[in-house]
Amino acid sequence: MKLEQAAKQLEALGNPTRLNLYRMLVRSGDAGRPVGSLQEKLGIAASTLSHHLHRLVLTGLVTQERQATTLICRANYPAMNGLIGFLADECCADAACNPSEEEAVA
Amino acid sequence: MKLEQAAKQLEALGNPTRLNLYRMLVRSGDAGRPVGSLQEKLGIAASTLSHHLHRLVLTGLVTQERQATTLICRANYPAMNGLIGFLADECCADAACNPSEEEAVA
DNA sequence: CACTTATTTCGAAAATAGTCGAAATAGCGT
DNA sequence: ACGCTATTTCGACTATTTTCGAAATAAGTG
Repeated sequence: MKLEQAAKQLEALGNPTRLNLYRMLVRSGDAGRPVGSLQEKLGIAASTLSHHLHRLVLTGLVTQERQATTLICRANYPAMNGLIGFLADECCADAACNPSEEEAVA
Repeated sequence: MKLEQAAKQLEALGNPTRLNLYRMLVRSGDAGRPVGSLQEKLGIAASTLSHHLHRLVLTGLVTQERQATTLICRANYPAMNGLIGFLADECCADAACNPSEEEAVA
């Protein structure tokens, strides 16, 4: 994953409302959750929610599927796995760091 | 980890400059890197770098230690592990989702 | 103490983000 | 086509972020 894209995804999750939103979607599993349900639960303006959802969709962390008039939202697990992979990989969270690759940073 | 804190850390990493900065620190390992060295490598104003570093320090992702006039910066691995843990845990990136806990979201 | 190097704080400008309500659009069901 | 519910787009406003240069501080060294 490119650093730029990882930054975009991290930024998308780096807002309490969106992180909470994303978590709700994750916990909804494959069934997903309609926008209206999310809005009711979060208690924010529909337009605000739509805006946040759009940002999550843009970064690929969330997908949407129409079912009649309602829009079902789902967490995109592979995207999150990719992001966690980037963090664990590039930022070697698992202790085993390799300083010899330092020059590759520039 | 609290959602609020996770969001703060994600936001801190959700900026290309800071993510790159953090990555450089990670790759510098336990030796860390002086602020000046980071500045030279990144090619941004010292004040700008200081600002970004401050944000990373505030969220606990980076630690600093004075050595005479130079300040050594280091990635705080446990913090990153905690964050990855939150993502993998709360956002169950490893496929095994548990929708039955859905009500805990509210 | 004066001087030098390293880093931060201050002040300010431009850009981006977060929020809302009102109006517009999408997709049925009749 | 009309009406109904669900969602988005628009327009606006405030708050925050990002960035810089100049000045201030920190911590040595002669």
